Amino acid sequence: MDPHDWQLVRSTPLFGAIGRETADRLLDGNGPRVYDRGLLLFEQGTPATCFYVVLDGWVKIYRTTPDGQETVVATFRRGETFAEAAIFMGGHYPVSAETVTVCRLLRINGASLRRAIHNEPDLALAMLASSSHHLKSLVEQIEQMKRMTGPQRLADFLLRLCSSPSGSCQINLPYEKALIANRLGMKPESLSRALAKLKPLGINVDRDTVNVDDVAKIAQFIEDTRDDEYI
Amino acid sequence: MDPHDWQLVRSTPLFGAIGRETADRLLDGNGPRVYDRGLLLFEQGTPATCFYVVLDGWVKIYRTTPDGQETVVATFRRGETFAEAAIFMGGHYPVSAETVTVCRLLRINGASLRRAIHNEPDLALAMLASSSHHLKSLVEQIEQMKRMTGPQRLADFLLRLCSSPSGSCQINLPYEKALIANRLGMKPESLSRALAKLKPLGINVDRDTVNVDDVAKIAQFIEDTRDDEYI
DNA sequence: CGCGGCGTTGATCTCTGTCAATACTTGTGG
DNA sequence: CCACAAGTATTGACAGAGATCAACGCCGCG
Repeated sequence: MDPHDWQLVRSTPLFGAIGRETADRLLDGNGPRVYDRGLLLFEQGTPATCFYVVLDGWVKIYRTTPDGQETVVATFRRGETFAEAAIFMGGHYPVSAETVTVCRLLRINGASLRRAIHNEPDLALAMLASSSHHLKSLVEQIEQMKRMTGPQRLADFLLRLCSSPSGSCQINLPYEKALIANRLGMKPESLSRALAKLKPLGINVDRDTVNVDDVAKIAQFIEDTRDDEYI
Repeated sequence: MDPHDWQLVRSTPLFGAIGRETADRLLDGNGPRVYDRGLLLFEQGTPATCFYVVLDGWVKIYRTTPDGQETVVATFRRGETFAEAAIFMGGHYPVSAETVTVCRLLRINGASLRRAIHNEPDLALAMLASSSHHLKSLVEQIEQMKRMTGPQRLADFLLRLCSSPSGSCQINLPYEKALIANRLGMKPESLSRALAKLKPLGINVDRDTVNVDDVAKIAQFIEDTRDDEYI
């Protein structure tokens, strides 16, 4: 593995605490691989054998209902791991995963992970930290879905893409708007309208480029539109 | 610990795989304790020291915003464990927990859990299974929030309270309707109306008692109201 | 008895989904 | 190079779901 990649891998909660040799044992000789866009990595209900580290690109995690509709549960980007919890759930992926851009991923075998845990209890703690991390972000998403309006969720989504916490910035939407909409629990049409509503706040969109005049203003908007109780 | 309690504890994903002596070591001499209703077990942002097993009663897990509003993320009942993931997240509870009925709970120390994991790798796997289990139910809740209407979510909620998968049955609402509404991501008024909408399906409510004429009919309703694509 | 908490009901409004029409982009093949 | 088709994004009109605000009923409790 490239030293540059290794540095990225080390930044994840899972690999942050373990040594290089353990990591190499986990990888089991499998280096990073490039995946095409729109590729199905694994499917809901199939045996959970591997989990992944994103080195580049974006991956979506989603559930499909019997009638074919899909609900995006999460998207992962450079420096994040996903599906590591599925390995321990009882054999089957509870979600599907698909690349939404061209990706470079590390694939890690679940069996060798289990083996490594037996030898190295610290790895188990790292795993637990990692899956707790995912748990927390799901909890946050639930809170968001329940308490924020569409435009607010969108503002929050954009905020997380901004590099600095204040000032102006230009960001690229990571993937299609339809996917962003699904991710945020709305329809593409609503996303368009939500974007229009954010325009007065100094957020201008052209294709997949977003110009934000003042990042702090977005954060402000998210707070302001809450129905304050003024206790 | 009472043998009856022990049997219940063993039914949880966490304790299912470990032996009695390990469990006793975890409990560290602390037996079940009775908690009053409306008691704050731990608060969002405070150091995460313990996790719990519900022996009787109901506990809610919620997040509060700076302005004091709370969003219920999950409720736990007899035979479930909660907050075990928080132990590994970096020291602080990401949510608050409060009893919503009189409860009997087991409290387990996070430090002794960490210690036990070092001695017994299988315990780590059990922990991972347990937290994966929670992860899955959060994913399911997100899917629910995004794709189901209020009445559907309510029907699903009631369905999970029914003991048998078909026939008629009588259930008791586990806690206040306002809390159920929050849990399902709606306002109390909407819950009332959702209940009214379920009446034609043979669901009658009197105070906190619900009579269901045909459980299968509810399951049917959840499926039917989906916007099928008829592929 | 009156009060307060909880739940229901009604009227109204806002938001979002739906359906349909219309750009705009991209890729393809003549 | 252009025409065309397919995919993607926006916009408008409309309907439905749910929030909000307000009023009222119910019940338990001092």
